[in-house]
Amino acid sequence: MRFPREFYAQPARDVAVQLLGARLVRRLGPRRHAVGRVVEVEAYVGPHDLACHASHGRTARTEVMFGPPGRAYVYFVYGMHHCVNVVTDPEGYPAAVLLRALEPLEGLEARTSGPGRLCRALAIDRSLNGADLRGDELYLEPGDPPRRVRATARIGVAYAGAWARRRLRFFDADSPHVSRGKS
DNA sequence: GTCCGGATCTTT
DNA sequence: AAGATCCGGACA
Repeated sequence: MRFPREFYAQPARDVAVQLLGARLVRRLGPRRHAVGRVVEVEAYVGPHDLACHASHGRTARTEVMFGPPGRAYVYFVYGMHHCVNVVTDPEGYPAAVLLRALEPLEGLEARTSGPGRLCRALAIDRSLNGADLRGDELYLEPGDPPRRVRATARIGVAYAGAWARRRLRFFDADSPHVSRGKS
């Protein structure tokens, strides 16, 4: 049972917290799929959030974030890694939730802690940018929510001034699969 | 067009 | 502590 469109239309922070425990399903072939439980996320809450890519305005890269909620925003960083986000908030308002770590559930051999590794393990690249997260290739459905949620500052956004200190990273406090991020 | 640095990960 | 390695955004 996939999350409905309205779920994603909520503010990024709320979607982030509620996504903890959700099942991320990736279809890799006719008979192959991989499933992981979301254990770590970060919210990028809007154009005024200096850590959010959309704070630089509407560009080819950030276009998807301005579109309807519930789609994948996939980008490429450091010349080697992909990161997946879930687009949130009403259409026209750019915000998203970065998926940072999964607990492997089905069909996953490689490690899935850290946004780059997560994408590699699930074969997520920019061909999935803009994909509907209620489609067949990649989707999210409700799962087991964590017993305890912890919030910290987001990883790798030191340049974002006061926004760097906001506690918009959320993770399952009891999961061993959370990335050990340096702030 | 050129330059800079990044929502990372692996190796030293 | 640094290297890999590409691309978006800023400025000219």
